[in-house]
Order: sequence, then structure tokens, then C-alpha cells
Amino acid sequence: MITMAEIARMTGVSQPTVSRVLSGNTSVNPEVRERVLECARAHNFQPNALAKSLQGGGTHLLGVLLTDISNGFFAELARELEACANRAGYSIILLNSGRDEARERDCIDVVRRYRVDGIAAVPIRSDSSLWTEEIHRSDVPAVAVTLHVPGLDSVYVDHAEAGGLAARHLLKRGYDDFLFVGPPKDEKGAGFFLELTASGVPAARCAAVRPDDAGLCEELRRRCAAEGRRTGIFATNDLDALVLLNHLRALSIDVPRRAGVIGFDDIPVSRYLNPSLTSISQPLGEMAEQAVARLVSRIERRPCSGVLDAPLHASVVGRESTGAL
Amino acid sequence: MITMAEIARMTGVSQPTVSRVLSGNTSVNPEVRERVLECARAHNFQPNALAKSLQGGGTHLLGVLLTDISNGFFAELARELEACANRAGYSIILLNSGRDEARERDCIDVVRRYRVDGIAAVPIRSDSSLWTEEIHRSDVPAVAVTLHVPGLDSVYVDHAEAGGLAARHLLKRGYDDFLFVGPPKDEKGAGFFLELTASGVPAARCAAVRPDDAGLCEELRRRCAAEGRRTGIFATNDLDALVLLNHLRALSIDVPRRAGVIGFDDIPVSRYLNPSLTSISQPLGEMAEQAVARLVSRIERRPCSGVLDAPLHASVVGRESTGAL
DNA sequence: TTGTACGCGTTATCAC
DNA sequence: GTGATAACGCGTACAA
Repeated sequence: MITMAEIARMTGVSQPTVSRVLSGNTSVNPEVRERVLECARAHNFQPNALAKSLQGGGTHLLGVLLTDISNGFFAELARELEACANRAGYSIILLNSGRDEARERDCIDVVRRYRVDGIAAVPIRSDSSLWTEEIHRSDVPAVAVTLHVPGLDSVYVDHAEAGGLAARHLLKRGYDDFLFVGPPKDEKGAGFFLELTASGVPAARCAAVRPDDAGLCEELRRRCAAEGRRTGIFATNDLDALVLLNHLRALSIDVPRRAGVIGFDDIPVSRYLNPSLTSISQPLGEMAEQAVARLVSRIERRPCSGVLDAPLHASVVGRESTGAL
Repeated sequence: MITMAEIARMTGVSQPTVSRVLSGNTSVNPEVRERVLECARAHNFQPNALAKSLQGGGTHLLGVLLTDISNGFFAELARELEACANRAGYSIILLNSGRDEARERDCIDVVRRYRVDGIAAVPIRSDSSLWTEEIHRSDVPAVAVTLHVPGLDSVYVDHAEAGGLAARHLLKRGYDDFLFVGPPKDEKGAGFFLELTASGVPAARCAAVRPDDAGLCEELRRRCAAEGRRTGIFATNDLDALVLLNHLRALSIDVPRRAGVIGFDDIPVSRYLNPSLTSISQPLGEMAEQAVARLVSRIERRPCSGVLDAPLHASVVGRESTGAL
């Protein structure tokens, strides 16, 4: 690829003059200007952003660290982050950890080598001190997205509150027996049960099971066989909810009559499912916006009021799987 | 971030010695070695990949240019590309054009500024001479993925053949009236109709309509109302097929009895739909593998036998929407 | 084994 | 208005 020095040689001026012409800050002889511009255009010149960054202007690169972009929710998030970054004049380097914690730490080093100006990360876990330490040690402005990482700028929805929303929605739709399908010690699950308890649902009517639990189908069959009961199921994300709907179908359990299902993330396909899936929607665009805005503030060393910790609010999108459409 | 020069100063050696220690090629005094390594570790040193690239070793960055990563198919593709790139020692810069052709051309310049060693692109159209010219002018090894771009290394499945597969599948499942839902002049559509005609289906039993056509539902109603006929519908991608299934449901047209639907891309959710969606699957992993392999070959100036143009083969994944499960 | 000198492509700071 | 010159962080050739 052609460089400024070569253009200088070809047009008979000095390299700094070429720089002046192409950055357009200072004034140059209009005649020289034209000659240089034409030569640059003819040879499809593009300035070397890397060489620029050596002078200390920053790379205008943001590292986007994800668990797995093939999840529709993260794909949308990535698109929003890229769009926001773009508007702010940044491009993104994308890395997937594949939920491997060692690889997740490596990713930090990779983007550090490229001297990214900032990092937007969806951590695997919000309580991994190893990762949090590594991020702090990295000396690069970073913001956690979708999860609240203590001590780190975080943009996320209040998961406990969201769990409460799911509980209230299911109660309102007339369900009286409850199941949370997700990992143990999930904040969403905790908020779900807290709200149920507060609403007077007895503990015996509340249960939790992991999505990959071999006994999941057995559990579904048993609970939904209980005559006169309607089971409200809250899944930790829409992909798990999708699988759940298939299990229920295989078990001939009518949705939403005998069992209601509410997911989390509201991925784009959810509204097109059959039955369409009730889900909890996170404000993706707003999250991306806030994350990038905070990164840019840090990058430009604008005074920031402490660690960003302003939980956003999720909302229920009612559809057929809970009889809400 | 700390540099080799600073480590050199702190440990009382010269900068090249630090370089030698950290790259580990040449032998250095073990004592010095330890001192330098410890200092580097203590300050969390990472070499500046950009400064390295200035010497001409390349950036080890690949540009991945997509239309829209929020489409599950492209998200999966991006993940595979990232994984392959990683294995080959490359990281990726990801850009979405959002199907805007001007933006699509800008994307090329962006990655050029970052001196990516190669470009893997999913073009908006395979016949945009403006874009193809720009890619060639870019002077960066590039490969088109999923689409065949004449004159450019391309990794793709034979769309006409895939259309034929869809036709044969629908014929085999007993459908006798056919509709293609996709853009006009689509290769898949052409292959679809070619196979139908070859199989003796009269032209009157073949029709095409755009996915966003306002008269789509009317067309569905009319065709499926024809007594004694079963309509086989081929959608240009799974997302459109999803919408189609919803229209059919709204129209109370039984799938797969009165109408059969086959999509394209086999996105991950297709198998979980109700009815689960028959689709044409592209060998994603293989495509990513071949694309990156070809890029790396070009980057390393290995002799390549002309322009890569080896169409891969798609396959039908039969599911409930065509009564194949 | 180690230090000096230089170059990569660009911007910034000087003189002129 | 314009041309030297230095600087950024690193690798490499060469000298010691």
C-alpha cells in the first residue's frame, strides 16, 4: 500500500507536506494541494492508522469481548455496539471466549496487544475475581455489559427485578405452581422466588432445575400432571425457553393452558415461535449506547463520577406462551 | 502501557536486550533474563502489535465484513471465522454494512486503514461491480463468503444446485404446486424452477413472490385454497420462512398437510420451531475454514492456483414443516 | 552476550 | 507555505 513518503517523491514535495494536505489542518499551496490529492486518489491511499497511533493519538479501536456471538442476543448486542462505536469514530475487534475462562483472560491480552482504547465485555461470570483483577491490571478503560461486575463500570438490567417481573406476570396470568429453569444461584431466579414468596406462594409450589438436568423432562411431567394446577415456568434465557417449549410439546403438555413459559432476552425469533414466546426484554440499544458513551468518556479522560452502576430496567413482552396475546 | 524501553531503563539494560528476552530467540545472560522477565510480568507488559506491524511483519488482523450480524446465520459464520482466524494466529475486526452499499464500500477503507492482512466479506450483492472493483483496488487479499463473486476468491455453496435440492425434496414429499419466496433473479429460485420444470411441473404450477410483497398473504390464501393441491414453498432464508410459517398459521393453513415450507441457512433455532423447519444447510465450518485458509495462503504469498472457485454443497435437513420428521 | 544505529509511517515542532 | 528533524515502540543488522 502506498505511503505518504512515496506520494511525496512522486509529487516532488516533502512527506510532511503530504501529511498536511491529507489531514487538511494547515494551509498549503492550492496547486501543490491538487497535485498531492490527485496522486493520493489515483493510488487509493489510506493513512496507516497504526502508525498514527504510535504518536499517542490512540488506535480508535474498541475490544468487544463476548462469550458466544452465535447466541442471537449477543449478536444483536454486538451489532449495536458496533453501530455506537462507529458513530463515535471507533471500530471494533471482536473476540469470543466460548465460555472458557482461561481463554476469556487471554482475550484481554490480545486486545491489549492491539492497544485498543477501550474494552466492552460480556463476562462469563460476574464474580470471577481473576478476570476482574486482570481487567483492572490491563490499564485499559473497560465496561461490563449485561452483567454487574462489582468495582467495574457496568451497564446491565437489574436481574433480580427482572425475575420479579417474570413472577408477577405469571401470577397475573393465573399460574399457581412455579419452576425456574436456570443455573443455581442465578439472580434472576432469586428475584423470581422472592417475589413469589412475597405474594404468598408457598415454598412447596416453587422449584428450580438446571436447563441441562437429565431429570428436566421428568420434572415437567410430574408438575404438570398435578390436576387443577397450572405451572408457570421462567427460563433463564430464550434459547433454553425454546428447548423447553419443545419438551412440553413432546410431553403433550398444553401451552399456555397447563404450563406457561416466559423467557429472557427477547431474541428476535421469539415473536415468531409457535406459540410465540413471552419474554423479558433488555434495552439493547440503550445498553450499547451507555457502554460506548462511558468508554469514550474514560478514553477522553473526561471526569467521571466514580464507577458506573446504573441498572437499567427490563420489561415483559407478553405473547402466546403465557396466554398474553 | 509499559514499553520495552521503559523496562530496559528499569533493569539497566538496552531495549534490544529486552526484545531479545521477550521474544526468546537469541540467548541472553540468564541473570539478566530473569530480571527482565520479572519486570515485564510485574508491569503486565504486552508487546505493541501495531509497532511490530510497522516493520512489515503484517498486523495479523483480518477484516470481517458482514451485512448484518444479527442474522443468526451470519452470527454463526462470524464465530467460525473468528475461531479459524484464531487458530491461524489472527484476530478479527468486524464491520456490518447494514445492507447499505455506500457503507459497504466505506468498510473496505476502514479495514485498510488498520492494515488488515486479509478480508473475508459477505457482499450485499454478488454482482456489484463497484464493490468488486473497490476490493481489487484495495490491494488486500480478499475472499467472498457465501456468495460467488466473479473474479474473486469465493467460498460458497452452489445456490442453483441448492434450489434444485429444495425442489426435489418438495416433490418427494408430495407437493404439486410451488412458490418461491425471495427476491427476483435469485439463483436459488432459478435452480428451484429449473428442477421443477425438468421434473415436468407445468409453469402454471410455479410462482414467485417477494418476501416483503404486500400481496404475499393473499397469494398464500389463493394458492392453498385450491382443492386437491398441496403447495410447496421455498423461502430464500430461514428468517423469511419463519415469517411465512406465521402467516400460514394466521391463515389457518395446515403445515405440512396443505402447505410445506423449506427454508435456507438452517439457523440454529429452526430445529426448535413448531412445526420444526425443514431447511437447506450450508457447511458453515467448512466455509470458514476454506476462506481463512485461502486468505492465509495469499497473505503468506504461497502460490495459489488462480482464483478460488470451488462451490461447496448444501444439504437438506428434513423436519416437520415438510412432513419429513 | 550485549549495546548502537536504523527503519517502519505518521504527526508535531521547529526553523526558514 | 514548506522542508528538516525528532518521536512513537519494536525488530534487526552490525559492531563490540
